[in-house]
Amino acid sequence: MTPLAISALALLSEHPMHPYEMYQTLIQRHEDRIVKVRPGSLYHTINKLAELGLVRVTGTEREGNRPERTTYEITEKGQLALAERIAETIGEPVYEFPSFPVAIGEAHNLPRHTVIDLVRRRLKALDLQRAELDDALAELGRKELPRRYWLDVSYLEAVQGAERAWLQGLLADLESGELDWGDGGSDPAPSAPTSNAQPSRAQPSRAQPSRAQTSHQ
Amino acid sequence: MTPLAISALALLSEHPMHPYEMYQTLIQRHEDRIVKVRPGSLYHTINKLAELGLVRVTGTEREGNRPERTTYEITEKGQLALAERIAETIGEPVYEFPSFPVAIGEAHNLPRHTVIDLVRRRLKALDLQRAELDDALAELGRKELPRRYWLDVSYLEAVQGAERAWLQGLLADLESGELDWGDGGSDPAPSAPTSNAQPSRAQPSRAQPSRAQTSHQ
DNA sequence: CACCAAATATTCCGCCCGGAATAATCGACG
DNA sequence: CGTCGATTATTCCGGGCGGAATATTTGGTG
Repeated sequence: MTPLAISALALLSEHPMHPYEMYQTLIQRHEDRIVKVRPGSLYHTINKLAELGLVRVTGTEREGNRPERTTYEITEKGQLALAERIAETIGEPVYEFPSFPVAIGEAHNLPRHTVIDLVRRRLKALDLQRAELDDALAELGRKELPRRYWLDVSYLEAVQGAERAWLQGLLADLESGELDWGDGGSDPAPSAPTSNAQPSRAQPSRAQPSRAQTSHQ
Repeated sequence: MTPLAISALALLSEHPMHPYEMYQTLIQRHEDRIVKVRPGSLYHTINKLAELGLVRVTGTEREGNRPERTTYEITEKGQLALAERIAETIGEPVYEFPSFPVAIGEAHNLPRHTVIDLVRRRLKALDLQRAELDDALAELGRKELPRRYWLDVSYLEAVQGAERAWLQGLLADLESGELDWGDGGSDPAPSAPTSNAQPSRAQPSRAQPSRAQTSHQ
């Protein structure tokens, strides 16, 4: 059950709708910033939910000569599945393999000055995004929409802030030469300065995962 | 070009290999924590890279009567594409629609006590993950592997830390009643206490995305 | 009032990815 | 020295998702 399925179920949990209305609603509420929503995928998703018995057709009407709209409603089973899926997604973290960590893990293939430039670019873009998030939050605050409805935005802002901070640290270390880059930047430069060979990663050897709870900021 | 394609190219940039050796190498280096790597996808990826002319077959040998191994090497074009793709991924942030924000955005569909429980669960799991990350970092430090080779782990730890902090804040506000949940928890409870209807999200109205750079911690 | 762009509402095709199947060989153990 | 399970190495098939196509209607503009 994909994120889009969750959103769709949640919408039907408000009141019965036809797929296109879901689409419009999601766009108009700017939920497309949180869930990836394509018309095609939406119809597929609804179909699958219907097969699973989580939603059911409540009628098909035709207005004028437009393509006929099929309206759906959520079922008992659907309500349960929705709650279940939300709970699962919150309760057990699942790593979803974003691509930035991969790229940053391979950044050593690029020369230092390039990476400095790229990190600067990313920071600039993130600053823009933050401005948009802030605007959204300000607007939400002005509407006095209760906070429980914009937890997602708040979360994104927090995580994004951490990324910016980390990038700033990286940038500083790259510029100061504090961070050894295998060039003549600083420190004991190894024998082969611009080698491509990557040493094999260490194996954490299944060590005891014990001291949780030690807050380190 | 997917993250796996980046990793594959990066491996071939070390030396020519057959797909299965890439697979082994990735596993043994624990890169499967950063990139999603399935045997099937790997072969598909290599094939596509070959079609694109980013890698080329360097030979096929057969040892004993095993299925014959096809060895690949990276091409000139491949080297360029690799650098280009890494740069792109670092330089321009792309939102990849993780599912947790969706779920947290729909958490208001669950009763407060359930959400409290779920957030506690997630925190516990994240603490375990942090322990593993710390172990990995400790091991890497012991091996004296230069920091530029584990930037990815460092990044993950930073972002994960922010998530934990945010969750702790949320948990506190849920427990204290500080956060209005539409139940009788606190504050001016609206007319329909356990309504399902979600108010439409505010529209940031394309506001001027201007003041970047205003550091607010 | 003619016409073109945008909105309405949905279907369809093709690619991509993951899980499972295949198939041979090596090592270990009795 | 037979055989069972793990390792080696790859292929294949099916489902899901995204982009584009389709077909009609509304609204705005000269």
